[in-house]
Amino acid sequence: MRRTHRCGDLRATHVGQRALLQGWVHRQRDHGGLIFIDLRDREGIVQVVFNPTIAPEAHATASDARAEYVLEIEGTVAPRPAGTENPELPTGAVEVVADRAQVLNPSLPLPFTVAEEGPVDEAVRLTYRYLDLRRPRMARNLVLRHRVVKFIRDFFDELGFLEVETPILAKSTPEGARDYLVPSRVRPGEFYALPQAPQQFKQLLMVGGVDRYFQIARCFRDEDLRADRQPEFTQLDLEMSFVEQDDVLGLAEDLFTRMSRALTTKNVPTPFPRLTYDEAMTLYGSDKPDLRYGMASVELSDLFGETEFEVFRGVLGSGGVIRGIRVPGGARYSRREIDELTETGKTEGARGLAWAAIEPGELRSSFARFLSEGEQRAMIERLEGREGDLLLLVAAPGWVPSKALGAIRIEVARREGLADPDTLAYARITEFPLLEWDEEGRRWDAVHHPFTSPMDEDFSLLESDPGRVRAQAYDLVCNGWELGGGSIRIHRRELQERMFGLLGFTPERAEAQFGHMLRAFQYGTPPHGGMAVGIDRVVAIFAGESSIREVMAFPKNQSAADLLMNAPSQVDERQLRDLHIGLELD
RNA sequence: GGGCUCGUGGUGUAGCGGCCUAACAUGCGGCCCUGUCAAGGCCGAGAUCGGGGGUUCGAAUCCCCUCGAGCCCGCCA
Repeated sequence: MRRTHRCGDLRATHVGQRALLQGWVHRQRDHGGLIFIDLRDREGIVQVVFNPTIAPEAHATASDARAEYVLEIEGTVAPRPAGTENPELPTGAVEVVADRAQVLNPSLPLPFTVAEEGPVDEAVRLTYRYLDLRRPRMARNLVLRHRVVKFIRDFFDELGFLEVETPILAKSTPEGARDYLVPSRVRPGEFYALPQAPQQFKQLLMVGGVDRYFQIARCFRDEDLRADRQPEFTQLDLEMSFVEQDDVLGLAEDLFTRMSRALTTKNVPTPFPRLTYDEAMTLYGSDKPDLRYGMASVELSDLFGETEFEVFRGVLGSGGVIRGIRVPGGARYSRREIDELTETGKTEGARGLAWAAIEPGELRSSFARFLSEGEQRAMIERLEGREGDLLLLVAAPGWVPSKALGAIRIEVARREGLADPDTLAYARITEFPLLEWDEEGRRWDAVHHPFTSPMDEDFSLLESDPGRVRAQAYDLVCNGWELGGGSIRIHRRELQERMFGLLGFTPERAEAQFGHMLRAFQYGTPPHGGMAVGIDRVVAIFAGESSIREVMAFPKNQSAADLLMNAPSQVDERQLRDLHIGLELD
């Protein structure tokens, strides 16, 4: 190591010391005589001065230097002349007066500026990711990500958890997300699958007596990408023996409270609100509500039992419901803006949107003229409407009013900037349904996964009314993102077989696919449960980023391509032969 | 598979039927300049307006197709 100091570390205390620095040319300012170069390394930036009368050779080298050249310079740390200090820079009290300089490696002109933050097309950033990583945003996010992972490892280590690695070459399970398949030279015609999650392995670790397990685990899913979804991503995976739901949720709350406060300056309301799935869906139309703002929807059906308004009467007559929300200050919305909100509601199945703007002395409304005065008053009172507010109502079957108003709620919050970026609004969502009906496949599907235990009090419904069975499953949400979820698992063979039966597995298929689990449960499997949390999403929320790509060093673009390496790519005929694979492309 | 938005010098934007022989900033090259820190000044190079077809006397601008990017729906046990 030739470096004596890091550029960003130099302070007034170093004045008088000799320094040998290596780093990148952040910026070069050539005054003809004096040349200033801001030399940058990971720790920061320091100004280096080249004086032609002191060191003509070094000055000549500095004169040729361009952005992102890698330089080695040697000189003396000096206080800056009075009046030229730069308070913007941590190193701004000092500068290095260079007497020697050497170009370690020049740089071509850049495809985009490293020294400035400005927006750059993401495809260009990803193609030159190594340059993008030098910019402050990515450099900062990588540091934050490291701290999150470090915090998690320390946290669980202190509690006696063991980090255990599980296989990346695992077994394909046709349920759930599509697998990435891996062929094998030595096993013609057979395939491994990359794990969608270490789910079965961690349960088997509990059977193996590990008791408390965690892992920073890479997971793979061959599904379409989103801002918060990549084909490979990282989970905090954890599992505990002899625990109940509250033990897991309590641990998660403790981890996230402490980690958020240690690594961010954001507000973290505690304790985390706890909503059942049913409550979240009813109030916010979502199982991952953003609780940084209000505007929960309110049940109004009972106010319109006698109404003359045909639309409401029709919906109520066929068993539908009427719900509403209050948009504070929304009375100033134009017809056009309200029409746009109506469109938002339609994406969730609402046929229309009934609206009423509370203006001084009158109700400007799409439907109030069909209501009695009593109905108008009751509606305003129930929604706590005040002058200047806009009341929005949806009448429709089932979840539609909640979901439509939930979508409108998010849209209004976006327009009004209601979501405080400096708050982390965590919540626990519990009592998820165990099963959901798959209309296409004409069968019941596991909402979480087939190893999830039903709630004790719903056992009797398993065969009689499967759709009403609640699971011991839970999610951790934050600011409208699903951060993670988990469940208490089934640990007895009989119940697991019953679950497979409900999911339409023949005993033969259950044996072929999950026989190892069923067998393991016959050898003293402890009760156990756990959860998995998306690390990429946690870091993104902490960093204030809206895409997890911003917190991954080398992410893929929306069409699942790695633009830097150019993956995926075609392979040699020879490789395919070794793997006993023939291609059939259409 | 579908919906929406966007493709203009290296980068970021403007222009949205004729004033475009395409503007601005930054970057790039040259010259000048000894206290700047987004250094400054002067000069210069750099774009067949993603690609193809069409409408029109005339297209960066309007229409169709296509390719690419982003966001969303489906999908994500």
